[in-house]
Amino acid sequence: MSKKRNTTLKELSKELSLSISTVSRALNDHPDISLATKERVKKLAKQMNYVPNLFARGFRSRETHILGVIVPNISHLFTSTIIKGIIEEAELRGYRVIISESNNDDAKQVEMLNTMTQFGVDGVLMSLARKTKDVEELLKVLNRIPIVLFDKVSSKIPCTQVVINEEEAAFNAVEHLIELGKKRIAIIKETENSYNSEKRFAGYLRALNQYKIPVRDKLILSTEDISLGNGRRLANILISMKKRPDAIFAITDNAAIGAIKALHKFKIKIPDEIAVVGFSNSINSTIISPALTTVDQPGDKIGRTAVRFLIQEIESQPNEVHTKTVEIKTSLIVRDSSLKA
Amino acid sequence: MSKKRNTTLKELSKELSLSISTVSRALNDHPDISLATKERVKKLAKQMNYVPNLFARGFRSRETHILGVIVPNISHLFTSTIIKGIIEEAELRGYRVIISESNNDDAKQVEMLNTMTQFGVDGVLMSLARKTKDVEELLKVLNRIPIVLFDKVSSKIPCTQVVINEEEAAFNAVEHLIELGKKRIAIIKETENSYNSEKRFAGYLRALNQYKIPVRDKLILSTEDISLGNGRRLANILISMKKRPDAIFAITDNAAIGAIKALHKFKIKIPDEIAVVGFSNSINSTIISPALTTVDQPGDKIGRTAVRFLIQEIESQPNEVHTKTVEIKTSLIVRDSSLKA
DNA sequence: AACGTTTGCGCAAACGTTTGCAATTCAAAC
DNA sequence: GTTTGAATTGCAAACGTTTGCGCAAACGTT
Repeated sequence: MSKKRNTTLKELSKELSLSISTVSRALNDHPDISLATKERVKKLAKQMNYVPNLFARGFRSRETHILGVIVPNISHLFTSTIIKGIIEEAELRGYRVIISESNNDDAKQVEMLNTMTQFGVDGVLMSLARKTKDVEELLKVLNRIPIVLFDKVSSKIPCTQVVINEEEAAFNAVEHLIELGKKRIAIIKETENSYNSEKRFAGYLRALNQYKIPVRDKLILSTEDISLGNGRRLANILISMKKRPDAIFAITDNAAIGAIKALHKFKIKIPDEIAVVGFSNSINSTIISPALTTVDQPGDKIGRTAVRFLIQEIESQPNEVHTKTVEIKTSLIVRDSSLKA
Repeated sequence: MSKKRNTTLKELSKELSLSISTVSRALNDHPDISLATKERVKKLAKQMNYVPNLFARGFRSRETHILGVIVPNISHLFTSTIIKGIIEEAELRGYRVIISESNNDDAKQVEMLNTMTQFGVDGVLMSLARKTKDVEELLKVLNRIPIVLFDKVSSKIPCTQVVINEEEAAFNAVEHLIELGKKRIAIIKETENSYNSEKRFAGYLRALNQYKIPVRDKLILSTEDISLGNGRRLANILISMKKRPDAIFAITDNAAIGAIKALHKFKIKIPDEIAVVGFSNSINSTIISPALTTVDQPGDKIGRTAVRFLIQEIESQPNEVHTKTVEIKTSLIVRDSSLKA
């Protein structure tokens, strides 16, 4: 099925007995063109259903008005919420969005980035693959087009980064548990020193320190893959201790839900015996019972903010360097899993 | 930040003392070019990091190798899973994907479609907005570029459609309830005569008829927006009946979960007093307790299949008409919400 | 009346690629 | 020695748009 050709400037110009350039300028509201001509041109353009060939335009001006997005996995609610924000904000500003997945694969991530630049995107929004070691390659691309990182970021990459206030959010979550009277607060985090996990762990430590609660190594559990299954597994370890914790702060809703499932199995009362707090405010957190206390991350806002900064860079002067880190505020949603009866 | 220019054919040709056309043909493995030249060219191309300017190419050949995707809402798990499949299959075949959301807005949907064609996409994959009345406009576009519908489709639009075997899936779900010994099976469906809802309702009716179970109007409940909240609301109505149903088939996991929450509140035993079956196999269905019996829709496969058909149309002869409807098989996942103790 | 200025428009080049056709070379065939 | 034909390669046009520059006419100023 071949595409029908669209009306072109040439056809319009022939019809109007004007030059192509005049028609082009008329449509672009160039000051050199008289009002009368502009109106004549625009009228016919509408009538003949003229639409500029964006390829020809982008080809010439070297601007595609396309943004590239690379995420580890699009089908995580948080990710797709961010993407929703990205798409909306981009369209609002006249940009389209091309999306790719890295599947947490370092090599693929670089490949995507390359084909995107080859494709001519004006800029790239990216959430890094879990273990991104090959920063070298990323830096190469960075010299060619603007990049903004969001969510999964890295301090090794000098560019604008949009994140949530991970540390503070974690601090607030743990503080909330402390205010509940909990003293033995366990944490379930990631083994990998991912940006997010590190920050949240730092928040956990700061809260304990600030409230003079001893940090117990036994209560600090890590897992490679912070999933529901592993949350359950680690919770089982906690449950089997001679002296159980009285609260669990899981770095992820899924892990928290896994923990709740484990606690259920042992008929441990939530939150009286052990309170649970997660992180993300995924839909699941309201499905599980008891409903999970968690940190709400405004994905939509993250996406929109990232787009705004990216476009700003795209439209700014050539060799400016942008390395701002923007923190989006989160809020703690308190639900039954940490509510005094 | 301006983009650095890429190496062009001209530069290569100058370096090699060859003509641009020879270089172009050498890179494209044209039979006219000698092996020796090809190798020389390719070597330098790699060395100089040459990448073809896709815009110039697309501009000339009128092929962009971009597919457009329009969905009502990207941040539904089922949708993002389909999109995951779409992206993967498309990339496998050398296409990129541009995504837009219609937000279930009829007008916006048409607008998106138009800007996408204006943009020069080679084809469009689309899941229709909830109430798509303005079929006229869609048909216009249909004449210009290939479109494949998926998930939310409409028989009024003559094009290839990829759907799940809605009717059969619903039949199987209800049959399963019947085999469990249930006789008074309620259904929670959509008011809107959406394609999906209608088909599932048809499956429900066929199952009852086939097993000679009377269809009771009172047990057929509809809602405009098939959400968790409305599932709960309608379940409350069912619960308040003098003669309660002994099973609920909700057309959506969310509604089913709402129903389960309602049943919980009244301490009704699931599945002994009332069994519940949903539709989608969303993550939530394993989070809720009891775990929800539901229909698994292979989103990934739907996406991949849709892409395959679309590309086939794109690459086929101009005026062929494609109106095939492809059904993707689903499977019933039986969990505790309909399991005999 | 002569000159500068503004207004409105057209010419033509440029962006990087592909491709039909012409041109060249060279060897084999006559 | 000329012709033929295959094998390589180059020329140039085309795709649709934007834009610097030039040009003519109209206008305003001395």
